[in-house]
Amino acid sequence: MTLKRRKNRTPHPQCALSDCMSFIGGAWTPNIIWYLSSGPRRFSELRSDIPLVSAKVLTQRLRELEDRGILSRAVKDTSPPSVEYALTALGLEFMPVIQAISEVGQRLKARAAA
Amino acid sequence: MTLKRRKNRTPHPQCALSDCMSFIGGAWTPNIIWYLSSGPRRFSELRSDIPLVSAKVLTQRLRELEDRGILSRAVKDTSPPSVEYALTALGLEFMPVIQAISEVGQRLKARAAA
DNA sequence: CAGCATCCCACGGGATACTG
DNA sequence: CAGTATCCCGTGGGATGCTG
Repeated sequence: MTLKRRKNRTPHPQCALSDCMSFIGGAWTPNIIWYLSSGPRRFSELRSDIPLVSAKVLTQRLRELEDRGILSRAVKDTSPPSVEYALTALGLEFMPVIQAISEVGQRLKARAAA
Repeated sequence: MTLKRRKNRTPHPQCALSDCMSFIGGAWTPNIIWYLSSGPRRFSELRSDIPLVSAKVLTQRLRELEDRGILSRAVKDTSPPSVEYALTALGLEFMPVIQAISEVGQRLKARAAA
C-alpha cells in the first residue's frame, strides 16, 4: 500500500493507523514477523515457512524491515554461509498487531466454515 | 496487497494472517473501520474524517467492504439524499486488530519523538 | 545457502470532471 | 449529497535465471 501523498492537504493527526500499516502492509510482512517471533531464523527456513513467497520478495521485505529497525541480520561466516534474522526490540512491538490479525483470521475461517 | 497466486504451490495452513490482511490491506480501509466503530456515519462525514482519501477510493473501499459483509449501507431517501454506513457484526470482529494497529502506531510515534 | 539481476505486467489508487 | 466516469501512472510483486 503506497498512499501517494495527495497535494494541498495537511496531514491528519489520526494517521497512526496508516503509519503502522506502512510497516506491515507489504505482502508477506506479517508472516515474516510471525515466524520470527518464536526466535531467530535463517533465510531458507523462512522460505519454507512461507512457501508462497518468492526469494526476491522475501529479500526485499527482509531488507526493508532491517532498514526500518524491525529486525536484525547476522551473517555467520561459515561455509555454506548462513544468515540469521531476528526481531529487534522495536520489532517485538508489532507482536500485538500480528497476534490480533492472526486471531481474527482464525475466527473468520471458523465463521466461514459454519 | 494483491498476492498473485503463485502457480504449482499448495496453499499453506498458516495463512490466517494473509486472509485477514486481505480485508484490511487496502488503502484507508483501517481508517474507515476505525471511524465507523463509534457509530454509523455518512459518506461526506467519512470524507472529512479521512481528508486524504479521494471520493473514488472511498467509494471503492465502502463497496468492497459492503460486499464482504463488513459494513452495511443504508440509503435514506431524503432530499438531499444521505447514505449511512455502519459496521456489521462481522465488521466489529476486526476491532481488536484496528485497535492494536492504532496503539502500536501511537507507540511508534512516541518512540520516534524520543 | 543466500542472495542479485532482469523482465514484465496487473492493479491500486490519484487527478479531474461530470451527474441524479 | 453521494457518488460515476475516465485517464493515467507508479510500484509491488511474480517468473526466471545467474552468482559468490
